[in-house]
Amino acid sequence: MNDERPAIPDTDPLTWGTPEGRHMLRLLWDPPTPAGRGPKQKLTLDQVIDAGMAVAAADGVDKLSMRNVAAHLGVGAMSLYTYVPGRDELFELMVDRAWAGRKMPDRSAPWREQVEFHARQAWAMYQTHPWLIRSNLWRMPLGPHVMDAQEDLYRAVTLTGLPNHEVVQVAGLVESHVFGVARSVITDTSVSSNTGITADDYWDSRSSFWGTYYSPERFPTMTAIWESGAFEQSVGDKVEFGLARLLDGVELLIEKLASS
Amino acid sequence: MNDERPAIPDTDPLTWGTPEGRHMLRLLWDPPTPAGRGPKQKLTLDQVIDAGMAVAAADGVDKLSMRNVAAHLGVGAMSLYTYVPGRDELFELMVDRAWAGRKMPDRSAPWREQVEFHARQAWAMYQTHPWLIRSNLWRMPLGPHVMDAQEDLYRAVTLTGLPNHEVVQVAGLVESHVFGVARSVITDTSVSSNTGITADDYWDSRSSFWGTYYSPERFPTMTAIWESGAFEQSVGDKVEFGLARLLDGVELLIEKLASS
DNA sequence: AGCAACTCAGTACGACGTACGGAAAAGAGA
DNA sequence: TCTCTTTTCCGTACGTCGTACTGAGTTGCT
Repeated sequence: MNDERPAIPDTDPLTWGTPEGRHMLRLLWDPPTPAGRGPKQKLTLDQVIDAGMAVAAADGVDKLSMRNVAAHLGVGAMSLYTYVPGRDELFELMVDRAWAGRKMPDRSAPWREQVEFHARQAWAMYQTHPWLIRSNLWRMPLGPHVMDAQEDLYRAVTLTGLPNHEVVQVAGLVESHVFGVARSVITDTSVSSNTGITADDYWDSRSSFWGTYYSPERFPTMTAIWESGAFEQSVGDKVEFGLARLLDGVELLIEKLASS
Repeated sequence: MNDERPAIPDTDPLTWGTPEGRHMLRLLWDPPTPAGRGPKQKLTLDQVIDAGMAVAAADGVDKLSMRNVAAHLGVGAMSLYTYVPGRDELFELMVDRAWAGRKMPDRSAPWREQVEFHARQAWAMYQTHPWLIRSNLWRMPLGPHVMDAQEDLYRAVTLTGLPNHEVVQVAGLVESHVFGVARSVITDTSVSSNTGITADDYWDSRSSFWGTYYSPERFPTMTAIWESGAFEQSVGDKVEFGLARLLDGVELLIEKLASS
């Protein structure tokens, strides 16, 4: 519990093992251990992470630069490096922090309700932190909050009685579905892209597209769907529909398993 | 058919309407129209796109810079801007080109086979061009090949007889599922991240994680799954399993619709 | 008091996208 | 053929980025 900080066995303290490795894990799992010898820190790790999330929320993830975060905190850019090994690592910490907001389902509920609860929590998370959809592209951080949520999702899916390898599949399917919907929704509505293309510009290009290049003969199905208005639907529906189809399929699998 | 090129009605030729708009659409949908008045071009648009794909394939999408692509072609960096409005636009052209490789299913097959065919084509596409998983983050280009594939997928799903808005959902579900699997697989296996972190380094950090921070008491389900070896499974299985569950759910929906 | 450890931050380097402008090449009209 | 206009190619340069290096100042331990 009260272990001394400086001792990292068998690693050169200069390079801290692989900085992306042990150092990062310590930041994710250990308390930040406020200070050792030198002057008091002006900030805390949490403040840095908060500032990063604030910048990402306000100006978009493309503006998440060390200089911007530092300016938001009123410190020099290089000072951040005493809290965080680098930009990517700061982002990983932000991701784990975002996952911290996910609530866990009631364990006494049937498995399907629990899994649906997880899916809706994931959906809420992507809505609260849209910059997250840029994250899973990089690797998933091995942070405690990410793993807690994942563990509980696996636990819920295990209630189905399916064999382990199918539990993994189903859990991945659920997360992936929510992520997919979030991705399509957010890239449609938000400004999109790092160049300053406003949503208006994008719509202009779309409309000139319909008049100039789109031909109903080439795209008959899309045309029919468009004219029926079926392309516009609430995003909540998108999540729920896919989830329902998916879990229907899982239930079918359970039945098949039970009757064999 | 043989319209003259220079006339872009009611737009200032200096800004070309919104360059991200009309100009981009022309590049995607029109032949590049080799030349007008000045000196012959050293390259073709196709060569530029090919070079971009070569760089992305060889060094990863993070190394896809104008300077790198230009160097790969033996020209100056700024020369590329006579072929392509900018980096993001080059990327969009690359995306549409990747979609061009997708084959269409046999229209006489049952709907489920046709949809499965589309899913497997998408999967093959992500394997051939792993840099694509970085793309859908930005917006989906309104390119002809993207739209052809999408149109045909919609057509196939329409064969289910489901109402239009559910056709849209199902099609999105299929694409999103394949993308999700591709994302998780590729970020696991490939080098990941723009900093030069090798897969070895990543594994080092993982192994030091298991020893230091992971506790089986906190993550009992994951531990059980891990020990059963169920975390390792072929990626092909991942695609097929989710697809089967998903389409089972869709079939159930069709039956419900038919019996009402 | 002296030393060692640590924080903060200025400067600088190499990469990036791309605006600008100039030199050279090619067709069009005289 | 001589010009004029258009277009290509590309060197230079600006602003941004991540971050290595360095050093000055601050704190606690001995």
